[in-house]
Amino acid sequence: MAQMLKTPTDLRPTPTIEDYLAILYVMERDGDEVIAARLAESLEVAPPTVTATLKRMERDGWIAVDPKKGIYLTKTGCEAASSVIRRHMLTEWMLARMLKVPWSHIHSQAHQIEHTISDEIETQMRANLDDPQLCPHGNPLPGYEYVAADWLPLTDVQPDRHIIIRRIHETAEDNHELLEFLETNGIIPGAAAVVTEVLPFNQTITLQLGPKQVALGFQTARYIFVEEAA
Amino acid sequence: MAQMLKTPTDLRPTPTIEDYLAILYVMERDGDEVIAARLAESLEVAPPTVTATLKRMERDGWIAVDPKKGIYLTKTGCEAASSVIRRHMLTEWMLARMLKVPWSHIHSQAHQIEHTISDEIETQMRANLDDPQLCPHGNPLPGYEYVAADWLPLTDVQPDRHIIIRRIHETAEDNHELLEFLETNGIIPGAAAVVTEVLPFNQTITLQLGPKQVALGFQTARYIFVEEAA
DNA sequence: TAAATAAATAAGTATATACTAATAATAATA
DNA sequence: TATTATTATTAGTATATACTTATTTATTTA
Repeated sequence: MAQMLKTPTDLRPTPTIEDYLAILYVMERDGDEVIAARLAESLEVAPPTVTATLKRMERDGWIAVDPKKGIYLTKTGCEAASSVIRRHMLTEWMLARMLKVPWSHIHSQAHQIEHTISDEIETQMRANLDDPQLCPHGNPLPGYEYVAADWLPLTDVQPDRHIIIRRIHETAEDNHELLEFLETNGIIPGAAAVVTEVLPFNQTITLQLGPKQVALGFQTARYIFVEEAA
Repeated sequence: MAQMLKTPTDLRPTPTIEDYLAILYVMERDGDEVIAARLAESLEVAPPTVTATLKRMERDGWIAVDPKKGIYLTKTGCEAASSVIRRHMLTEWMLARMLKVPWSHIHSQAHQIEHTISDEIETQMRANLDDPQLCPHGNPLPGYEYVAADWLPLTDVQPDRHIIIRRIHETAEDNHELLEFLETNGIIPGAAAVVTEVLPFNQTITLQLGPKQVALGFQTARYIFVEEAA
């Protein structure tokens, strides 16, 4: 019965539109301005494609355009975005826990599957995966943003601090090589580390993880959120 | 490395073509003649859509047309069909076992998901689901047809015989109401029953399953395959 | 402010997938 | 055989999604 109140699978936006919605949701959540050229890069399509697709999205009520605020999600658009992001993250957990797919692979795999997960399957995933509040990369499910609110980007941490890796931001998840590098070096949520060196002139931050010493570029560090250990 | 020899996900046919391929595979396997009007019914599209799609499939080398044999799968087409059917069946097991989705729902859910399962996920499914030879409805995975070869359609069983339900044919799987009826009455692979009554003039076969008595129409019984108990 | 850079859009094209309405080709049956 | 029913196809249309090339509109920055 509760099922009936949810978005029926057949009223869902197309996979393409769901992809746009998810990116817009994250941009809005992070307070980033929506620039079509950025969308084109993220989605790996040509800029005119983005123009055309955004026009359809406006026509269909997923987004609205304000002279001041620019592009923003409507209520319907926000709900649809939350839905697909939730399905994505639950699928990631399913792949990781039930099918033992390596951490660095689950994001790209889930990106395909997410669009075909019905409300019924979503419900079953949630029930069988302990109703998670964070995805395997530490990003919050929609509605649980507060869980991640206090974590700091690694670029804000001082040398010698003891930290726990908490989150690899969505933006970094599309970089498969980077994910493999992070996984190989144990830089995944839950890992403990010490910031051993910060070299602004070199744009690097070095971490000590157990016996390993790993240098991260600032650009990478910006997308890694941590908690300072007590 | 073995992965490299498999069909890369990005060379796969579209979901639409995969649907056609799967139906054609089953028709060929069962020795049924391929009639476009039947395809249109199965796929719930208009006949001209089928004409156009089959033309594309021929152009792309999935099928070939012989004046005598009619439409048949090429080697490539047969492999692509096997692949999607395998992914479908593995997905069904995943939904049933890992996500505890009811038996009567798994087929339609898997039908969406199957197209987004990569070779890597397929491999993981197989490993984590004990490399099944049959789907949850008892239909054989491509290459395991021999496992189901000796089972009889229920229409061929004499009264008073003790049987074990082994298989609900693919053709019946698209009938959601029927699946729910069968599940409710325990008519699923592995169930034991006795044929209590066969009424050809009434087109019914009656089964005794434990305390329950269930009458099945001939049309249904044709798609239920059983093994006679010793 | 002018020049340079970046971003957005217009115009035209292509493909897969669907539809309807109308017709043609087969096959089945009275 | 003639009629009916089934099946297949042609023709024309629509939509979502992509592309390229060229142009326009902002922004920056020198």
